[in-house]
Amino acid sequence: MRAKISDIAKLAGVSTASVSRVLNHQGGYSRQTAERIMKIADDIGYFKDRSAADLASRHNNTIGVIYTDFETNFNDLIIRQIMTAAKQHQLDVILMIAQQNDPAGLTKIVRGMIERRVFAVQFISTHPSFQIINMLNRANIFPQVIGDATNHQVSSVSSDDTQIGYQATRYLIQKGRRRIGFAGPNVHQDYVPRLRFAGYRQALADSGLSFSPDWLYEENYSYQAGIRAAKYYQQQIRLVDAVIGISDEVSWGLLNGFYDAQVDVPNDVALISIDGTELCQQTRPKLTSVTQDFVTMGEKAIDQVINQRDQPHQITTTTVAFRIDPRETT
Amino acid sequence: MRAKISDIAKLAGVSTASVSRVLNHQGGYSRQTAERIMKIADDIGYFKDRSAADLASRHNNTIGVIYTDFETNFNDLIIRQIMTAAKQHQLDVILMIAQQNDPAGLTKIVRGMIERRVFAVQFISTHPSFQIINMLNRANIFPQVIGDATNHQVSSVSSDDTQIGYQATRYLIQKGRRRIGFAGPNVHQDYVPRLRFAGYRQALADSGLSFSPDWLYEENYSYQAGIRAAKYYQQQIRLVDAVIGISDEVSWGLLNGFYDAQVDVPNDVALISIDGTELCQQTRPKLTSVTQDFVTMGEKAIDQVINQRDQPHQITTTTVAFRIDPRETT
DNA sequence: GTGAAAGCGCTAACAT
DNA sequence: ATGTTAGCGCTTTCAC
Repeated sequence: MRAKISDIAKLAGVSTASVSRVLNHQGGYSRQTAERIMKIADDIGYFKDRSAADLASRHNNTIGVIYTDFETNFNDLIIRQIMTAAKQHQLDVILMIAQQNDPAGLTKIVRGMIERRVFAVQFISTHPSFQIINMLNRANIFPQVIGDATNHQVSSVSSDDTQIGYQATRYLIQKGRRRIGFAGPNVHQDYVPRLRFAGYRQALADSGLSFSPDWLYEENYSYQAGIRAAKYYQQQIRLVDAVIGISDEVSWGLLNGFYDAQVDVPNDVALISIDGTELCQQTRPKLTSVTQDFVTMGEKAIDQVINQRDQPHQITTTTVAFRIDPRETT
Repeated sequence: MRAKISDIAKLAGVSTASVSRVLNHQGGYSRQTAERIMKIADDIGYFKDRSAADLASRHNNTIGVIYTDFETNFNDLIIRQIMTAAKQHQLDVILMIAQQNDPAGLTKIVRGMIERRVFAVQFISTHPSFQIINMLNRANIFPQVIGDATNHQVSSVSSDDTQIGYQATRYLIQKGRRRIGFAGPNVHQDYVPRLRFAGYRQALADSGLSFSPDWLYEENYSYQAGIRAAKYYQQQIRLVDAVIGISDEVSWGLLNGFYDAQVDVPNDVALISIDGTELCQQTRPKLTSVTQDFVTMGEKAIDQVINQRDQPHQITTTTVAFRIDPRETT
């Protein structure tokens, strides 16, 4: 059997209450008993049973973080920051990975988090359904979406995606490009692509450029989608003189796809990527990007979680600034 | 207050025991009560409290997985497989991320896992100290290292790293290369690099080639290390005619570093990478690699964990086969 | 098929 | 500064 506080109490000749107090550094005991208890705990290899502790104290300062093992790779940046910030605030984090396109799986993961009585769950590049958000709300757990806006009622931390689309396009136009492609997921189905696409259309319109439907390549966020997009753009000579890749992965695919087809980037076609992770500096030529500030997102996300703690939950939308980093593909 | 089984019991006019039975699908109740209870549970938004359940049943089928947010990127592959296999075996997984070079942090994470009473903890590309392994053993929790051999007494699942070094070198020699560089971390300090380097030396010796110390570039597993390694190899004209990169990231850095210095890969210098993740097909030219089978590693890791469950723990070493994938850099 | 009751290991009043 | 005691929400014998 594993050691428990009653074992320590017996050995130290004190009550379990005292043991609990010193083990939790709650004060109200003498230095001597404290030391004695600590030593015994150490000697017998005692470890608190968190189930028991959580149950008895009926609170729990852990948050749940769920991310999707996605084609994009900025998750790490956000998660790392969340872990760091959480540590500073003495929060425990439990992490889960959801599979893409597996709503049942996501529901199960969320159930697990509810059963573990976390007080908030953060979704990173994951699309929780309305039902899931509802489930969390009913369970009085704060739901939050990070790095990915949605159209339903949840707190979120993300960039202004319409502006991202707008500024990326504007940048290309200023560079003298006129036939600007847009490669990514379906722009009617998914929310973020829709926003970015709307910004793109607006920028085109504001510059008096008319949009041509064959500039749009719709698939998903992946490298392979980029490869195929490049192939697509090549079928028609001079179809586009620039392309916006919806993620670094797509842009990388575009870059390699064009390279394989011996299209000169940026002379024949300019490229701008959305995300701006390290990857952009690791391609040749290096990718110009709209760079999102994922570190700040992680930080703000924890701030939001802390602020609503022990309060009636409110829906808050935090927007984080982005910038454009010119590199070698424009 | 949150709903609990006693609430359901009251509403259904049964005892909490019955509620517990149906909620856990344990059988021994009529179809009717079952349905009634399920419905009520659903209606009032009941969620089990796992702390209470675990405490009462005094067992727990969750395993802990700890990975380090490393320069290398094969973690995802292993973790994904672990999650999949765990799901099949009805195991719960809790994931934690350790920071590099933060032993205190790792200890804390492991403590957390012990407190949560997981029955096994898996370390992926993480170096648990002897103390940590000991702590787990004393707590009767099965420790396991994946994708990374160590010299101390722990169960592990990994490739045969000496053979990896040997075969990579041999392959290059067969391609007619004679002055073969080796770029990675310190080959005396870290265990895996040491093994691979030993294999490399052996292959050289077996072919009657004598090793030159300036063929060795020691830093770490990162892309930047690769960049600097390429710079280093360039300082002396024709120092090497091939390089082994200890990870895909290092190799990518080497490739780009050589590209930036206008060294022709593979004509001037051939390159072989160790790991063989998707990255190798995403560079131009594509990287030849020693490809490790991370999926199988994840699978075997779970097998190991299952096999020792509820048994006296034994130290098992599982070796997973690798292969060489010739691509464009050799 | 169902219920009563005894804990699981801990925390937190409330005493002293 | 320390002890007593009553739970926390569930599972699990053991009755019936």
